[in-house]
Amino acid sequence: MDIVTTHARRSDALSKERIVETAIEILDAGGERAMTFRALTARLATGAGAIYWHVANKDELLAATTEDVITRVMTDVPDDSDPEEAIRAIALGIFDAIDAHPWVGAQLSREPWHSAMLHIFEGVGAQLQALGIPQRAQFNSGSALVSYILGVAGQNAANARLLPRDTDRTAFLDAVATKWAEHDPAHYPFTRQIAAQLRDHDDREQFLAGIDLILAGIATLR
Amino acid sequence: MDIVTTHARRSDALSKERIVETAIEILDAGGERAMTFRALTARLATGAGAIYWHVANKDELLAATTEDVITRVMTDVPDDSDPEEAIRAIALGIFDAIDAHPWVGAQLSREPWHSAMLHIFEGVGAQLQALGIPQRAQFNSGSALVSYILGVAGQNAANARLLPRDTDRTAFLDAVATKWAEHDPAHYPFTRQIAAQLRDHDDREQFLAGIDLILAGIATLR
DNA sequence: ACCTGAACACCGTTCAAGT
DNA sequence: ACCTGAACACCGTTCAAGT
Repeated sequence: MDIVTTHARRSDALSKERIVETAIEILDAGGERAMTFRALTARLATGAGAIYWHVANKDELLAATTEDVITRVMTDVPDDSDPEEAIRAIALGIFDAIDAHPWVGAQLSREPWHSAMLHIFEGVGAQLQALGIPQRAQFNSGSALVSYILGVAGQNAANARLLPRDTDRTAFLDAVATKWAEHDPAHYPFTRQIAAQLRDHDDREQFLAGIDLILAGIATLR
Repeated sequence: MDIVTTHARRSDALSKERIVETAIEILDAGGERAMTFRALTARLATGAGAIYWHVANKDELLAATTEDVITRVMTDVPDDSDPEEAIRAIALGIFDAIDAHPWVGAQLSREPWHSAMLHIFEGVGAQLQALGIPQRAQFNSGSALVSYILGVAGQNAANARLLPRDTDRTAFLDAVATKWAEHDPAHYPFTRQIAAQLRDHDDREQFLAGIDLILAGIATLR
């Protein structure tokens, strides 16, 4: 289509892109519960049918928003010559994206073999090849890394959902730690003991520690 | 309350237990979408208010169903004298439970630091202590194992949701593999190459391989 | 104390009708 | 081709009223 010869289009013309963009704004501002078709139509000043013209249904729309965020992460991840370092960078990129958009975490762990996950899988896999992991072990290794990342993603999303809008993090961890410590010591000795460490642990660091554990395990296969 | 002196109660008297039990039946039979309060009231021959008398809301009910399934898993897991073997047994127990009740996978990865997850965390943690992992490393190690388990759980649930009721597994994997192979080879070399292995891989084996990778990483810390 | 069920305030999705 | 918006068939949750 020739931009020069076409009439100037309404700057707010509807498109899947613009719908996805708006959906992301709503999700960021109000979370998953706020992202309804009514909120979308209000914000886009249109009818429900207009959105369905560009998007099959809500699931597809949510998948597209997730894909959008993850694509950006995978594009922005700095290229590192050290494959292990590159895997850490991918993982941290996703972690930070979910920190900024908690709903992505929930969406990632709801989606199956699709789009967004494949992006991650592909990024990790390339580094596994560079690491010299034997062919037969690459599938299991990549799958383990991705599953772990998705697991943490889901947890982070769940925590964000639980948190009353911008709670103080220290206060939150304190509350959780107190709850953990309340459990019957006879049945929960480990949890009780760990409760103390919960208060001043760093989610991001712990996430990376997990990645490193898996990488150490993978190194074993070489 | 004295059972002898009280009048015989209706055998179908309502209780949280019975509500949870019925909810599980509905979830098993029809999946998460089928588990509505209307389905529950119909099955229990009661009104919505009666259920709310025993349960705060749907989230609490779903958490209770998950807790119920996981508690059973953790109770049934055979005690093994080898801590690594015990961790494998816990992980496989959860895997099989989610295979039987796919909705548990979705629920687990939606819930935060709560109940069901703590059960798993505690079970794994005890074995980490038995393994002789230093105190400071136990938290990260346990958290990595649990995150990985939850990640796989979520994926399995997502796959089950995708699957048209009792699809042939081979046909399903074939379809996924074909889709993977369709991706642009320039952008998805790894995925394309792995597509072949997808067809005859075993989810359960792959899950266990991931656990072993993490265990191998943890062994490094000793 | 426990249960009933109509009513409320929402949803996602469809579809005849418009331009 | 693309958009409008009323209508449909659902939801979870509440609450006055019953026993």
